Amino acid sequence: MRADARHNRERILRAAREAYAVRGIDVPVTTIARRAGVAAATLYRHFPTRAALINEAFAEQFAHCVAALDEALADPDPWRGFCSVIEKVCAMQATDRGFTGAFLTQFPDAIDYDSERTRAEDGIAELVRRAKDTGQLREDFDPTDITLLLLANCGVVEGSQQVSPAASRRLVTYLLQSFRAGHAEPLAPPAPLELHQIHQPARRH
Amino acid sequence: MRADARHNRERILRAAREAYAVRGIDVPVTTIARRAGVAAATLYRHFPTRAALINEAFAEQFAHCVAALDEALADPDPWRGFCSVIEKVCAMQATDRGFTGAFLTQFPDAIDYDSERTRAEDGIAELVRRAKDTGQLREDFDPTDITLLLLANCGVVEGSQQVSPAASRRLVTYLLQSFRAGHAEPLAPPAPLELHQIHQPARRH
DNA sequence: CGTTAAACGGATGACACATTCCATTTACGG
DNA sequence: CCGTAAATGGAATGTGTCATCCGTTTAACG
Repeated sequence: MRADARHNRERILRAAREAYAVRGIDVPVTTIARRAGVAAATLYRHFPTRAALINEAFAEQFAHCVAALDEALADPDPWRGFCSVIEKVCAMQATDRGFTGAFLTQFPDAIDYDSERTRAEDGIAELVRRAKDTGQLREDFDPTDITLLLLANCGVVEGSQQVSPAASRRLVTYLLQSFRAGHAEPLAPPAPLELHQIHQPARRH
Repeated sequence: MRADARHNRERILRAAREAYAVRGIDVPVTTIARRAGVAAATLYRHFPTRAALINEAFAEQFAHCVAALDEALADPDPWRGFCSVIEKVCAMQATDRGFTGAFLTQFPDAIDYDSERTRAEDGIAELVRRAKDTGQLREDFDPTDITLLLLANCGVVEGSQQVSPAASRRLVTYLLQSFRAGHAEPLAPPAPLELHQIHQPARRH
């Protein structure tokens, strides 16, 4: 592979990550090409399709999420692990408008996402169980409340633009305090809110 | 005005409200016309522009919000008023995907929204102050946390589709429990999150 | 019944975007 | 240095979606 080609490939990926982070997943490929300082055709030489570009651009971040969960599971204090993974993932959402907010909702069928997802769901279920066992997480907490929180965070991130990180942190703090066991009337049973049924991009007509 | 014209006008408004409620503010006027059983041109005879239709369609709901706030202010128990107005508005968001989620964020300059908004903000500030005075609302609560909650609710509503109302209620319950005074470490000062700086529809290059 | 507002269906035109064609440039092995 | 294949850029191409309007037909109402 020629040196300039490899170089451009990197530039494109960097530009894509930046653009997606700031403006969300909807930025046109044309824009990304321009920001990368190359022509659209060049971008297409490296990534045959829009989706391919997106997949590559987010692969790294996705790995970070998985890692965060693994670390949480490795933490001897399940509550601390629980908080930490939530805080990390939400911070990622807040920092990168494209990630989760758009990726998980608009590309549920991208990549080999499915196998990763069930693994993630199992890990979360395990973490929740342990945190309840130590009495730190309220008994009426439901694993789908994580989805609830992610969606809520998503809304805050989309809406607050400039101050996303701070706003997101504040929301997460409020919610984690509410998740903490001990001080609150119990909740009604939750709505079934599975990750895979989130926001199928509104079908037209 | 001819009888059938008035009749169609009503049909159009009803169709618009339904469509916006279910699918959000983005439904094409063409679709609304079809659902109303009229041709697009007919719709344009009644509402000269897309925005005009939207304004009329949501006027009623907007009034409901204002009313909810007035009721809350009239309640002798400020905390109950506080909860009730939040619950009502969030339920409205959950029931009607178009309202707030799209209206407040995509049409910040529609109608005479500004005067209403400041009045609403003043009312909320007053309510918050009273609820703190009675010691029921935590001291480090900030009026902009209402915005935070609305955005969070917005995210949940957008994401959870079929089960929006239940999911929204659950989120609100969690957050209200967290807002309640007494049991939590204080929060860091909030990010400035004013209603009017929300989600200026992403400007295209 | 005639008049005329109202409604209809099918344009029209604008826009945004993914993707591709082909002439030109450029890296780099010899 | 030079030749060549790889890489690139600029301008198309094609598609889809919409808001909005035109000329004709329908039917309400006096």
